[in-house]
Amino acid sequence: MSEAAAAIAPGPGERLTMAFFDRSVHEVAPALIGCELRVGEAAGVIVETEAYDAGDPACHAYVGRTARNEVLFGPPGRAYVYLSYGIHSLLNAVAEPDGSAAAVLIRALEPSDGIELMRARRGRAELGELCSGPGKLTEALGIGLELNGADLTEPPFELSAPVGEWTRTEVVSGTRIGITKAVELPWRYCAAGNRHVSRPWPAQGRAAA
DNA sequence: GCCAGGATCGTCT
DNA sequence: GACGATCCTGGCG
Repeated sequence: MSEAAAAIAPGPGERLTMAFFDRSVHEVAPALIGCELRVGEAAGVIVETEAYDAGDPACHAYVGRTARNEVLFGPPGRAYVYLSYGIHSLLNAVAEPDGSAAAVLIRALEPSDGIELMRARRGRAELGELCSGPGKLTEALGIGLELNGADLTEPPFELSAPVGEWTRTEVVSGTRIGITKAVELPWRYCAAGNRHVSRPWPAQGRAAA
């Protein structure tokens, strides 16, 4: 394949680059499923994401450019981190070219490394309680507001393409969670049958095709 | 096991 | 002055 195509779709275990994010958020969101996100010693495989684009009433960028959502309008591959309900930091990956506001919310990970560190940070022992939610995984990985605007392709982040079984993971889509606007849009993606998603799939029984 | 309610604060009206 | 891309706890069955 061409060099450009290789950058968009890196081989198993290879680091993701800015080119990976420099396309439609609706391509990036499902493509992130199975990728490993690492911050220092803690790491997990992405098993649930949601897409938000500029024409979407539920997207922070929908109201136009403000001090808070500035990062969304910037170059792809950056982290957009913001505070939700005054308590939780939520992590998004900015997608689409510079000037176009879109991002992928990382909703859940399956812990893969640094489990004990995550348990200590979370104050919980159960594996399924470490990263099964957008606010949980940022706490487990130690991601805070200070990382807003940071480059996801550079330290402290390390984002790599799926390996092993994850390269064959089936991605299913459904409606998004926890929002009050545009709830009907089917822009939530997750690894079929995964036990670490933030909430059971609405139609778990017929998710597999 | 399920559900209702509270915590907590930056951002925008 | 109200609200939100959430999480946890306690109460009840």
